[in-house]
Amino acid sequence: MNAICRLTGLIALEGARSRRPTTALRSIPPGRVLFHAGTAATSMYAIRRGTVKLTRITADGDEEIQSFHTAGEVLGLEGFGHEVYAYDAVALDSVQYCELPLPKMDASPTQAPIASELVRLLSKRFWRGGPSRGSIRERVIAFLLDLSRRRAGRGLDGLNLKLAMSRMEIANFLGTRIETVSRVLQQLHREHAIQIRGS
Amino acid sequence: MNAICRLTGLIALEGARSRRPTTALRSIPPGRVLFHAGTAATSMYAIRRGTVKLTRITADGDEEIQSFHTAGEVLGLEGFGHEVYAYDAVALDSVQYCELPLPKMDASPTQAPIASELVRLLSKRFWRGGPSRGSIRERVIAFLLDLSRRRAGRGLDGLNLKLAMSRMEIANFLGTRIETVSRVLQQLHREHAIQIRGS
DNA sequence: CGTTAATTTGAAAATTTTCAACGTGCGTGG
DNA sequence: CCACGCACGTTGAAAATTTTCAAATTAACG
Repeated sequence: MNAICRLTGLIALEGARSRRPTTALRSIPPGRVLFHAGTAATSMYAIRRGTVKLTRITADGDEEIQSFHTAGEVLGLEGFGHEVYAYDAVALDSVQYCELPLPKMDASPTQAPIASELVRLLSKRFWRGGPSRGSIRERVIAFLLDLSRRRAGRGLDGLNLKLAMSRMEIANFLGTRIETVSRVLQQLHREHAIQIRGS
Repeated sequence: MNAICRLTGLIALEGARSRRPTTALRSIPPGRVLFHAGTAATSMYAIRRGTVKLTRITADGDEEIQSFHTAGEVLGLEGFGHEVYAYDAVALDSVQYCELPLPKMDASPTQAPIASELVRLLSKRFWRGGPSRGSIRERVIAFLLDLSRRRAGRGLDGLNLKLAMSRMEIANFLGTRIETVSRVLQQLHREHAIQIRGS
């Protein structure tokens, strides 16, 4: 959250200077959209609570989930280079977030610190890859471990995950089928590698 | 190349101010490394000619190819947030590139345009995903189409590809086996969807 | 409760991997 | 120049994984 706080502060400063609204805390129910692919990228979105999926419709018309995000992550940065968002951002559960107006990157000196911070945030993404390769079993395990580590990284209990996404969405993300995900999960359960409670 | 030229110019300017070496055109043979994962990220690399793979060694000790890059692309930007490179950059053939010293992002006003340009470059990456999902056949096709489109995008003939990477490297990138890649390629060849010449 | 959506499970079909063999091009040393 | 070894690519066939299709269970919700 550190980087976001810095960034928020910087943008607030800039906003004050240019009389643009700075930030707003919002809350939306599951299924609702934070921003749509292709629409003008005017803000970035800092998640405070809940889980968001980034998703897009492929050329053949089906959904392709690109990533999942939770508290502490900032979405919508891809809009910079292209002026529009690259993905739909959809709330998977009840999501609380801050909308931070994207400063126009017009290379004015006052924005140097903002740009610098953005570069830092953007480049972080390259370190967290997409779904892993290998067998589906390995992909599912890597998926769970990633969720766990990200949770632990924020000081929470990484051993107790509440999956905000459906099997369908996990399968889509991992590039496999819902039945296969289910089977692997149950398999891991039987091996006592994990424990499944409720849905 | 437009963005790079702008960027190069900007960095040169900055370099003149701070008396740091600005840029250097280099050339390396296949197999040689532009930069190593984990080492201090001091420069970014603009490819002028040839093909480079970004690759890393996974926890279990095997190679994982993250992407392929050709003329007009800039590598090493991920170093910003972490001070070190995230991947090994390895030349697949004879590669010509420019090394551009990464300005320390210290938020000084003179660097605002540079940062702005970097943000633009970085965010572009989110629009070009990793390997596609679906069957291997689809992945191979998507891989070839991507190469073709990237070539065409630079004004070259997109119908005539010279694959700088081995079957092994394609397989690794697509998350499959060398034999499977070979079979799909031959299959496409038999269907007259593509034509394979030489190695 | 009753109805619907989501998940699990089973078994056959399809895809992909594995293992083994074969071919080809290329450079080295004889 | 030729033979040899070696890396790379191709091909075949059996084994393993994954998908598909169908049905059974379970969870969610009014």
